[in-house]
Amino acid sequence: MPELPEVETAVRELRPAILGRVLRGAWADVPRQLGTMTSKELDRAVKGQTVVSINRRGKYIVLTLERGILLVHLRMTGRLFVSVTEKKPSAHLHAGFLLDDGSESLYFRDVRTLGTLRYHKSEAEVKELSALGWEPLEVQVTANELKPELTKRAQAIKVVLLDQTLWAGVGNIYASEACWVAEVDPRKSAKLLTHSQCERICQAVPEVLQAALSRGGSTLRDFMSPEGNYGSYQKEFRVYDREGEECLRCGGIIKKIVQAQRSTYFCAKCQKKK
DNA sequence: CTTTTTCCCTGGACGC
DNA sequence: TGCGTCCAGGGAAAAA
Repeated sequence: MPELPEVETAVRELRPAILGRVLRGAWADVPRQLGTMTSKELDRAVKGQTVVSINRRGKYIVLTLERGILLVHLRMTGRLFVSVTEKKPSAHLHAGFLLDDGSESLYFRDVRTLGTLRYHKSEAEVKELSALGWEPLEVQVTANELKPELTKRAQAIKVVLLDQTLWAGVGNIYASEACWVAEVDPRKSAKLLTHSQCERICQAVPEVLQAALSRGGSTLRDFMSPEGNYGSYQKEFRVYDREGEECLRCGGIIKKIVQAQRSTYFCAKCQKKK
C-alpha cells in the first residue's frame, strides 16, 4: 500500500529520529529481502557508519551512509520505525539496525515480506533508482512533455500511470484517483489522450499526491507511519474502494474493473471529458 | 525489442 | 467452527 505519500510521510518522520546516528550493526532474517547479500555481510557493511541523510525517490527510501547507501522498499506491508531494542524480535520484524549505544534500533517490520532492503557502495551503481521517472512533487510536467511519452504507449492510461519510469511514486490508489480528478477514462489508450486530457493529467497527478501527503497518506488495511500514525486520506477517496457508491461529481455509480491484474475504480458517466 | 503474465507472501473476508 | 478460496498490490523475472 505505501505509495509516494505514505513513503514521504515515513521519511519525514524518520529523518529527525535517525539522522546523525551511528549504525552499530544489522541483522535480517529473510535472505530474499537482501538480494545477494547475507545478513552477516550487511552487518559488516553498515557497522560504524553514520546516517548522513534520508530521502525518498519514487517509492524508495534512500538512507545515505558515509560509505554507501541503504535502499529500502516497503512494498505492501513494510514499515520502518525506531524503538527500544528487543531482546527477542517480535512477530514480523525481519531486520534491525542497532543505533548508537545499542539501546535503540531501527526496525523493519514486514508481514508479507515482500519489501526489500539493499545495501550499495554508491548511489551511482543503483539501476533501480536511475530507471525512475519524474518526481511528481518536484517537477511540474507540461502536456507538451507528457504527450510524446504517452504516444509511445498503447496501454490504458491508468496502467501507464503505474509505470515508475514515467512518474515515480504513483501507485494503484492514486492512479485511479488522478484519472477521476482529470476526468479521463482510465481504460483509454495512453496514446489517444488529447492535449487537454494530458494537461489535466499533469495537474491531477501532483494534486492528488500532495493532498494525500497532507493527510499523512492513506490507511486502508495496515499502513502505519514510523511514529505509529494512520493516514486519513482514505476518507477523501473519490473513487478508490467506493464500488457501487455515488460519484461525488455526477451521481453516477462507481465501477470496479481489473486492469493489469489490479483494481481500477472509476465513474463511467463523467470520466470522459475530451 | 515491448508487452503480458507469473510469482513472491500473509492475513483478513467470505462462502459453504 | 472450520476449512478452502480469493484478494490486497509493487515490482522483478519469466514468458509471450
